[in-house]
Amino acid sequence: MANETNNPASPAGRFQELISHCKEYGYIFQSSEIYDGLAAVYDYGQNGAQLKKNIRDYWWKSMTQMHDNIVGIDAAILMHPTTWKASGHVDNFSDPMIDNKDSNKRYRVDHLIEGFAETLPEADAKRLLDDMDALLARDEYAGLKELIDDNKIKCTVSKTANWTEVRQFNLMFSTEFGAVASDNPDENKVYLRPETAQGIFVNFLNVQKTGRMKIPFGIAQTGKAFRNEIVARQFIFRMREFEQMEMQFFIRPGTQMEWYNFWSAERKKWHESLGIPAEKLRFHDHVKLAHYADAAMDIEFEFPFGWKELEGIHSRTDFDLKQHQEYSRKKIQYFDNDLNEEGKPFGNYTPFVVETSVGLDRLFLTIISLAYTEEKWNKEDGTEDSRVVLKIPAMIAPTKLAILPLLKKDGLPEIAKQLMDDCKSSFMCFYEEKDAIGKRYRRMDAIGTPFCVTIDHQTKEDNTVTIRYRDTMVQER
RNA sequence: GCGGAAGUAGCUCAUUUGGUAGAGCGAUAGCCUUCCAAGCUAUAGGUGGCCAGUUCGAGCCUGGUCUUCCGCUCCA
Repeated sequence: MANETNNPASPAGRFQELISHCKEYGYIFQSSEIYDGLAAVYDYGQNGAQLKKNIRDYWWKSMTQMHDNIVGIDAAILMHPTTWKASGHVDNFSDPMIDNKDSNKRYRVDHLIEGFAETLPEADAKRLLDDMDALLARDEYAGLKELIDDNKIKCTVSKTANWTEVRQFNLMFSTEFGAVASDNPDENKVYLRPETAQGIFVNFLNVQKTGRMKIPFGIAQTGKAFRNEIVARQFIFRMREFEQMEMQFFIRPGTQMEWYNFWSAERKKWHESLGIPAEKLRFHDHVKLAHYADAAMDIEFEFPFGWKELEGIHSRTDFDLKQHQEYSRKKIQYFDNDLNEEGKPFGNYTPFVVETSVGLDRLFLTIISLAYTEEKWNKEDGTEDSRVVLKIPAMIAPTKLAILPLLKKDGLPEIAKQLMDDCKSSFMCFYEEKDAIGKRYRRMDAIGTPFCVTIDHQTKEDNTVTIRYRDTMVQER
C-alpha cells in the first residue's frame, strides 16, 4: 500500500499522474506554492482558468439562455451576518467538539456530557449539567475539558478517557467588516459565504418583482464559497475556497417531488452532454436529510478515488424563505394568479424550492480525469511510440486550434500568422513554429487542443491546409 | 483530527556507515528537418520544503513545522 501511489497501474498512481500533469501543463497549481502552499487551496493556471471558464459558461448558457424562466444573478460573497443565523449555519457550526484518541470518535461536548449525566443520580446530573451550561455560556473550553476529566467520562466505543483538548469547529470563515477596529471582535464580524444559495434567497423578491417572474421560475448563480473544512483533501475535490454553480427553482407548494424528479433527470442528462459516460454517473439518495430538506440526492461520479458527489439536488421546501421572512420581518410571499381546480387563484404563499448545486471544481476534476489518457502503439519501423493526451470535449477545451507552419522559413510563418489573425477573434488559438511538427502535436495533445492546422508549401499554391485531429491523430487536407 | 507514506531541477528519479548534488525527459536560443516526441550545438534552472539541534562537517542523524497522497473519521 505504501507504494500504491507510485504505481501507475493503480487508480491512486493514475490520480497522482493526473495531478502532476495538471501542474506541468498549466492547469492547476498549489496556492502560494513558493511559500510551501496553503492547505487545500489551489490556483488555476493559464489552461485551467480557461477550461474552468468554459465549463462555467456552458452551464450558465444551459441554465439561463436555454430556459426562458431562469435568470442569473451575481450576489456578493459578503452578506449581512443575520443571513447565516437565518440559514442555520451559525447555530449548526459553533459547537465545541472533542475527540477520543483511541477510537478517533468525535463528540459534541454537550452531547458527551449529557449522555454521561443520564447515568448519574438526579442531583449529581443536575449539578453537572449546570456546570456545563455555565462553561458553555462563557466558551471556557479548558474548563469543559476539566469537567470531562474530573468525571472520568469515557468514550462509548473505546471505553477510554484518552481525550484531545476541547476545540471549537466553525466551518465558516470570518473576517472584520469595516476598517475601524472594535473592542468587541464579534461586533464587526462577517462571514465569507459557506454556500451561494442564500444570496439567491435574500434576492428572491428583488428578482421576482423586477423580472416580473411567474412561478415556476429559477434563479441561477455561479460563484465562490468558503468552508473551513476539518479535513480537506483529494486535490481540488474538497477545497476550502471553491466555486459553486447553482440554481434555485421556485415552485408551488405540493409540486416539489415533481420538480425534484424533473431536475435530477435534467441535470444528469446535462452532465452526459459534456461527454461524461452514463455508467460513470449515478444517483445517490440521502438517507439522513439536512434540516432544510424534505428530499435530497447526489449525482455521483466515479472519480479515480471512488464514487463521490458531483452535484446535489435538494428539495429545500419553504425553509429558507420562511427563515428569512422571520429574521428580516419582511413578508416574502408570491401571489399566484393561476387558477386552481376550483377556478380560483392559488393566491398568496411562500414558494417551495428545488435546488441544483454543482461544484465547478469537482466538475473540472471530472472532465480532466476522464480526459487524461496515456496511449502507446508501435510505429511502422517497430519502435514504440506514446503520448499523453487530454481528450477534453472540443466545446470546452481551453485552446481550440493550434496553427503550425511546417517549417519556419519559405514564407510559411507569414501565412500562418495571417491565419492566426483571422481566427483569434472567433475562438482561442495558439501559434507555434518551434521544433519538429510531431513534437508540437504532442504538446498540443498534452494540453488538450482538439485541432491543429499545418501550413506547408502546398498552402502557398492552392490555399489549403492540413487539419489534424487530436483524438484520432488523423490528418485531412 | 488519528494513523501510514512521502517531499532533492518544470516532470520522473539517483546520490547509503554524514565529506562542497547528478541523470533522463522537459525548457530556452540556434542549426538541421516537407506531417506525429526522444538528430546536433549551446544555455538556463536546485540555499536538498522550511526552522532548529547534534557534528569539524548534515540532502543523509534528531526534534519541530508546512505541504501532498493513502486508510479511518468528518462533510449542516
